[in-house]
Amino acid sequence: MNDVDATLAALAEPTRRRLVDLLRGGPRRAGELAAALRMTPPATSRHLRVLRASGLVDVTWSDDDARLRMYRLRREPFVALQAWLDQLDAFWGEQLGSFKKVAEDPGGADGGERG
Amino acid sequence: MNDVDATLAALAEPTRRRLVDLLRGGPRRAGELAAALRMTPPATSRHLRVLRASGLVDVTWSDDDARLRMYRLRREPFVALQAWLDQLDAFWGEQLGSFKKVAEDPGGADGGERG
DNA sequence: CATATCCTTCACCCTTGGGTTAATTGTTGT
DNA sequence: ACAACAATTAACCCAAGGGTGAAGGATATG
Repeated sequence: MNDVDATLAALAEPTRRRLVDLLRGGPRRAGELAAALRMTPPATSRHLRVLRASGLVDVTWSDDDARLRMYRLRREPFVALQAWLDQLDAFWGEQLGSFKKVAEDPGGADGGERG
Repeated sequence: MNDVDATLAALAEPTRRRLVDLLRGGPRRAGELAAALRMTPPATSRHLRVLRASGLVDVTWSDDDARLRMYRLRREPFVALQAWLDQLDAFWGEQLGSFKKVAEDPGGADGGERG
């Protein structure tokens, strides 16, 4: 359907989510990422390929050394994911009441009825 | 592996995401969900099991007929996922400028360029 | 009690996908 | 040109996971 599916599929892998968290520190080289993950370059490259295919990261070549590839986060898919979550928030707004940000009021969760 | 990992893993499957979208219409019976998905009951049940294990849905028994199981969305994991996305927003806020909640200001939604 | 209904669990098959090592491409430096 | 380096791609192995049909548990109905 939309790219939210691809985003979620890409983020499903713990390793890829770790890559995203690493890239929160700024653009990083592929080798740096592999070292940080304690993972072999091929395995890392495969994950980065998935992240790139789903639009989560972007890659450029270093001006200094064209062998090095700099990966960095793209913002668009995360915004799309937020939009999807906002729709769910709207659903709960209808179901439960008038408040919208429930994170600030954790007491309103539903309880088990028959367990 | 925190709950965000479990949430993303559960939502990675397109079928399960479709289930979540179906449940946005309100609580539904397992049989209804299977019919809506055009999927066999066992397959649907497995997906619902995953969604339940990751805390995305909750299940209760119908008062009228205890054979029927009513599934409905839980809010907590989605809030946690939003929190994780908010952290990423903070990252872009540092990278790009002073704004923090970009989702609320769609005018500047796409700041990235393909390169 | 016997039967039908609703849903889940089980046993099985098969595809998907991650991880490794080895080979390949492209780039830098001597 | 040659060697060293960075990263990707290829070939292979293996575990994880979804789909199906059959069986099981629980509840309603007669």
